[in-house]
Amino acid sequence: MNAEKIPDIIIGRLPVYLRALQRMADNGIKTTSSQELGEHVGISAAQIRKDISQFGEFGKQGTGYSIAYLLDKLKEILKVNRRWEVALVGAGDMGHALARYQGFVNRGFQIVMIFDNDKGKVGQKVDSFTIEDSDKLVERVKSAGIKIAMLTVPAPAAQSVADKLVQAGVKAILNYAPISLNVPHNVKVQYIDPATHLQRMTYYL
Amino acid sequence: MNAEKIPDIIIGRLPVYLRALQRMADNGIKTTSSQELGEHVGISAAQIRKDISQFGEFGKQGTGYSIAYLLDKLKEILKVNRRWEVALVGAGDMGHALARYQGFVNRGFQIVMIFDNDKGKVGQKVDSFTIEDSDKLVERVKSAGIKIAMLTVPAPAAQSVADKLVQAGVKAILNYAPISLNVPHNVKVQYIDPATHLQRMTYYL
DNA sequence: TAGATTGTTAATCGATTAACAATC
DNA sequence: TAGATTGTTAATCGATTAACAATC
Repeated sequence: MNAEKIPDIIIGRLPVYLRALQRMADNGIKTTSSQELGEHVGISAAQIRKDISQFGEFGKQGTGYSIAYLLDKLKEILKVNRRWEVALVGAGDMGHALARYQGFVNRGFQIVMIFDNDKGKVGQKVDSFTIEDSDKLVERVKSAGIKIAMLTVPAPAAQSVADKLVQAGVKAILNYAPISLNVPHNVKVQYIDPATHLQRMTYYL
Repeated sequence: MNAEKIPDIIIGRLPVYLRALQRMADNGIKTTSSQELGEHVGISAAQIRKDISQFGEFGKQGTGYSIAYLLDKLKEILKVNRRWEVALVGAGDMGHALARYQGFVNRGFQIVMIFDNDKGKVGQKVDSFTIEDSDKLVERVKSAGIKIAMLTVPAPAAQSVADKLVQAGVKAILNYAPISLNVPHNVKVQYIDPATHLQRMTYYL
């Protein structure tokens, strides 16, 4: 592993490589090349080689990359060769959909708590989870040592919930609320806002 | 409007500006500066001025930007000063959540059709929509002239649905399936994969 | 061995920032 | 007028691509 700082734009591509490689592995493929992987994910072979080589020499001249080995290495680099516990805040439609989503567990994540500030929802079940009161969020998240949260509350509530998550020690927030969050710079935020994503494409129509 | 090609990375920031400006407008604010807007969205003032100036001179020295005017211009540039009809494919949990999502209409989008390939779901209602058979997708989407689709089917089905959407004339796909899609280069794809977004942050934990 | 493909260097290309004249 | 802030230029910084020696 290289000690120099890796650009965030490279880190952002690794999960895409990981996903494609996992798919190949599931299909029984053992080996791939930067060329082939590049065609799958729409990125140049040169860039893929350059990205991967930031972290070590994982390939072999002439034959390419062992998929199983590269998967292991990428999971290790991204720290997803373990199970991260995740708190979900906001038990609306989107929160319910995420709580039931089957795709997290084999990619390194598990939702373990769900919060909502609606007293009418508190105590209700979502799958196997009981919705907890947002008033308990800081205490519960902090004592469980949870570092990752998903935010599916309405926009007007998002900043104050984010503040509580930060206070509870959360360092990574996946934000579904359509608003830019203000957090300390040692806390990462990723934004998922379908309307924003759509608006990014209409320009070209 | 400038005739030169605008970099996609700039286009990608415009919806973020738009969202922040709309929020300011909703709060009754009339005017802002590149400095202030930058603090809201976490982007430097210089970059915001440069981005906006690609499309015209929308500000005033000394006073900044009229929010209402800049909103109008950004909506016009992004072509969201109208209502785009959207087809949704995949009536699972995520599809249901999107079908009920209130945030599309005032940002330029309206879901008008929902498809699923499960004959058991076809004919059922989601809100005011009746789920239609995926077999009818190409015909229905094409004849309605729909250019935008959201994809919430399982990963193994995503590529073949994308192919049908392309065949039906769709030019923009918001893909929730955790897989890279292969489409002609005149078709845009945006990816929303929560696990990928989370994995992009765990590196820093 | 011959063919294929990596890892890396240097060149190119593109994006961001700093600075400031113009001007409201 | 004095202060503030734009739009734009030039400088800097960073990312991507092309090319190829090394080597499996």
